[in-house]
Amino acid sequence: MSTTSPSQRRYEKTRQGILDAARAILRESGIEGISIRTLAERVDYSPSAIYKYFDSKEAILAALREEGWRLSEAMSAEMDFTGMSPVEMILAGGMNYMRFARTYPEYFKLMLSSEYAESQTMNEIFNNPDFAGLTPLIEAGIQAGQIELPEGVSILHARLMMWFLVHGASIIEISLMGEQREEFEQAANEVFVAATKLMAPKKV
Amino acid sequence: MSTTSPSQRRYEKTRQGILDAARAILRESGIEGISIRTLAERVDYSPSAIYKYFDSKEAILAALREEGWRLSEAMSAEMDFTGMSPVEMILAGGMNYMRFARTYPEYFKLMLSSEYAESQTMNEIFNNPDFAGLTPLIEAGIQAGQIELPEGVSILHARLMMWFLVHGASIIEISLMGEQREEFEQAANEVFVAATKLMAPKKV
DNA sequence: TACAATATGTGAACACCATTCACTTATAGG
DNA sequence: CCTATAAGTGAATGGTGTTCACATATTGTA
Repeated sequence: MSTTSPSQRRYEKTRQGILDAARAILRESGIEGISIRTLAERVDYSPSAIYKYFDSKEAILAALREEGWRLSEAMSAEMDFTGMSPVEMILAGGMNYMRFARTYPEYFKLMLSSEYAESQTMNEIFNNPDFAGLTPLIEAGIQAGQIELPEGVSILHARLMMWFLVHGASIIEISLMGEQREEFEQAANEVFVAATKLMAPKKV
Repeated sequence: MSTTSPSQRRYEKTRQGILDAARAILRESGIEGISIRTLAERVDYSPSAIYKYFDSKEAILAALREEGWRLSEAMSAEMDFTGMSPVEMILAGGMNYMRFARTYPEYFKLMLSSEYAESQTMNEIFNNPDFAGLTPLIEAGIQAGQIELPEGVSILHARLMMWFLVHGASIIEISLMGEQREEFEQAANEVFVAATKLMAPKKV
């Protein structure tokens, strides 16, 4: 027997229905396409009914944002690191970040673009699973002799550098028009590889 | 004797007045704060009168965007490169980019953020004097023995890397809350320095 | 089973937004 | 002076998020 009443389940179901519609609009017409009225029309409710399920439009966007984070985590979890060296893992992680951005650009904007994302704190960024996981990887890379950081360059610096690189590349790629995207995608990947090459110790 | 009639000069004056008001609102309340109504109220006109001077709100934003580009060019022109080595010049240029973003965050968003900028902008940046100027600087750095790019890393890669770095850092910085900004600013600068250090040849 | 309480849903309204258009008033040139 | 054009306006259109009084449906309980 379930601990929830039928009415509770119905409530949850329509709530999810609204979220489903919002997600569909997000995919079809982007963030700007989501309006309480279009949303209501889609789920056959009146606009005011939406407010029985969500406090505000922002609450709906927040739910989608959460979904986006879960989606990105799922994409990270899907990665198979077996047999990879630390540097290869770093590369795969960065590529994955950029891949998420180009696969779900609207989610990416919602989560991280300055207009739609909530103002993030430094801590949230630092504790981001993707990003925090870089530290042990860099350390392992140094241990394995794959990475050698010059004097004055800390692991934190290297970590931030990766973050800036993939984030900058992703943001730029998203705001590019279709034709140049593929070209750019290729270049962005190469640049990230180049960054790890720069961190490799020189064979003398 | 001027080639413009008094009425033309009046017209231009009120047009500039509208632009002045828009700029003031941009500074005070950001892009979202600019509405035809608030703008009209500020210049003591009716909202419909604005349309005698600008075709649309987008036209006003476009004018501000142009202003932003001129502003950034002016900031670049102010830089004094005398006595600097190629790498120092690259550093100064990158710092300047980030400095513009944090000095005029609203202009920066208007010019480069995916929601407000035209999607064509990124191409223009690529050909932008600031950014295109990186190529000869990197070449000079290599010539001077300050820069050594690993095999498979082209000058274009290095150039893109710089761009991604400063752009990513800037975007992240302007979406951060006030308190942590200074911390972040410091770190962002250090990361950019670190990037150039990675490009330096190892002294064996 | 009947009734009161609550959950669910709606229409109309408010206060915004960009934009258009018929209209008046002021200005300029012939 | 008189007409054509420029300058400016009020009202309206269709959009936005949100609120609120109201109606209806569904509960839990006496």
